[in-house]
Amino acid sequence: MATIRDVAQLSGVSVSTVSRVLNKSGYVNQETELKVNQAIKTLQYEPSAVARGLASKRSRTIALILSNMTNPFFPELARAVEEVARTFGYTVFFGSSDDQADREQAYIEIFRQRYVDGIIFSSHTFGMEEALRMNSSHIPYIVLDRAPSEELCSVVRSNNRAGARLAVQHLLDRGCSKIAHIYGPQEIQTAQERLRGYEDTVKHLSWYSPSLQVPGNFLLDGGMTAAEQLIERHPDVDGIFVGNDLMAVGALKALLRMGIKVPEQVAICGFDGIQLTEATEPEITTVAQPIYELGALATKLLIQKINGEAVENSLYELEVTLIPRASTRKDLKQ
Amino acid sequence: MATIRDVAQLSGVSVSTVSRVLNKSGYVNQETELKVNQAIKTLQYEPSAVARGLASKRSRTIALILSNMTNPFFPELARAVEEVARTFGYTVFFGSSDDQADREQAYIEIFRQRYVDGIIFSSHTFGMEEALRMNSSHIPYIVLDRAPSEELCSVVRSNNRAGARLAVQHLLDRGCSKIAHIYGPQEIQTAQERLRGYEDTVKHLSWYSPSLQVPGNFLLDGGMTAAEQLIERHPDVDGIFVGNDLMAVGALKALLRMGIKVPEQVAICGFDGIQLTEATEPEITTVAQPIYELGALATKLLIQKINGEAVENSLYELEVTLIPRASTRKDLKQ
DNA sequence: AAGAGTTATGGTACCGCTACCACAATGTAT
DNA sequence: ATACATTGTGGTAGCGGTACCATAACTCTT
Repeated sequence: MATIRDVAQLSGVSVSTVSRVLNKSGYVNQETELKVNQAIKTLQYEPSAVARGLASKRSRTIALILSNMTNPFFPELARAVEEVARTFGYTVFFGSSDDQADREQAYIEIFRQRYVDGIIFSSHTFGMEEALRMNSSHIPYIVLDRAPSEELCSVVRSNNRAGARLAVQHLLDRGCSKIAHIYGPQEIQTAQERLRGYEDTVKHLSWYSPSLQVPGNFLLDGGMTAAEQLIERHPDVDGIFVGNDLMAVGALKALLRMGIKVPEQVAICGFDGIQLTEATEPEITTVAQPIYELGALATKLLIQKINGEAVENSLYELEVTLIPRASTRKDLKQ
Repeated sequence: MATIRDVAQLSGVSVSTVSRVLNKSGYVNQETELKVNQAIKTLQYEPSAVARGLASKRSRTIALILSNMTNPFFPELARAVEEVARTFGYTVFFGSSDDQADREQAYIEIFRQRYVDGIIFSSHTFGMEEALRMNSSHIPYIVLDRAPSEELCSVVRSNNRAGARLAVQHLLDRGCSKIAHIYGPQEIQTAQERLRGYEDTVKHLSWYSPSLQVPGNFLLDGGMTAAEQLIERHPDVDGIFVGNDLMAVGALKALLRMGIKVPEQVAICGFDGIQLTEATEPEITTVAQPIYELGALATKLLIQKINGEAVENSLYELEVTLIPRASTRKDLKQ
């Protein structure tokens, strides 16, 4: 492996000059630059990112810490982060915390030792204390989806409450006259917001009753159990807004098993916009989060912070879109 | 941030001694060690992984290059790699090539500049040339799932051919009397192997005809199209072995839309063992790859190579298991 | 008692860059 | 003519570790 000194020697200049060419910083004569680039090519010189990191204190890496990779919208998110990072010359470390605070903490430490320039958190464990600790560590970071506090840090997420309203309104428009909601764990803020959005729209309607709200765990089986429970409790329900897509798929599965026709008897609307909703028969109507955009925005904001461009701590809330599909297509089939 | 010199000063020893304590190498008196550890704690000293990397030429990082994160068994794989790497003290970089050779090449370069200790490839683009180039670069690496050449490098994958035989035999056992196969892109070796496994079992059977083999793209829509094509061509087919789970889900969807009952009229068996097969109604029988084990084994082998423990280049083929589910449950419903 | 091995510690030259300062040769406004 | 930017280049001290060598005290052979 050739070093910067080899390049300097071969091109007959000093290491300073080579460094300037490498970083396009300071003054360099065009001819000199040419000579240097020539030498770089003949020596197949590749600058050592490690040495650079040590000397400059910035590694041009960012880290992505997520709760769990089985989270089905992680791939899209990771893709966005990776792509944006790459175009800005950053490489991505990743770690999963499996929602264990100590694991998350351990990763933060590891990443600090590696001089990562910034961190994106997408993990339920990230709360106030973590935010405070991160703030004192001086490593720029962005929190995705989960929001500890808008004042302490920058948060990127989608407008869950408005999305929930969208979903419920859609079900109403499709003629549903008794709409239930399967909600996610209330420790998770997004689940809370979605529940509120549901309440916003239905609480003043004549048929509304709190017993139309059934808890679920944001997983497939939770959706199934909740749907069964719900049908037992309210056999006349004709629309369900499910708190996330995974549970929506579960609910659909449970309904089909019970011999209930979707959408003819019960319409279903999910939330997230993951691919899975297209895999079922019927396909499931969902409120799609702009997952890629969330990841891309988070990464861009992070890089801005890294570059010292003042990015005030605030909430960046992206809009969601309803994707109507067969699971709510009452108008087609009678 | 405290440095090793600060620790040395506070504990009244030389940096060499601190380094020895840090790395548990060489002789250190117990009392000295205690003093040093004390100083480390009071200073909240964290060794710089970057400086270590520069001085020692090993970064304790490995990289995972994959074709595409939307590949549904990537999460499980990544989880395995991350977990095993973590327990051995390694941190994971990741990059996706989207099956573009130049992107893959670019990543290899980036990772070399970052002194990664080893690379795991799980990308279709990785062929003979890449293997040769990697061999001359002296960076240890493992190829997952795709196999350029068993002699040139270490390959970890599952026994696709045997798995295919398992699937077809299962369909036969369930009473299917005309079994088709939807196969994946033949550039991909695993798709080839699975097709061969199918042929192994059926080619000598009376009903067999090459037109029972229908091409697909390994994606959901490809499975749908292929299933439609197949039913048109052979309306009397009563079993389909689909080359991967994604296409199996697509095939199921298409059959249900055509009003064909699964498994009553047509049984379906997929391949891969991804979660998605549990999301459908009916759930899909599949040949499960030991995805976690594949990732874990690859990582362990890689770390062995990094440590210089002679690992001969060879093929590590893991066994697959059939998971019988409702989509082939002929015996239950008539 | 000399030589060799074990235990314990210190000194320091790197690793391959960047960042800062010094210096010189120009142009150019006063 | 003087002062002062602008352009171009070189020298070198770090960055924070590791790895090798030197040194010394002590124990054990022979």
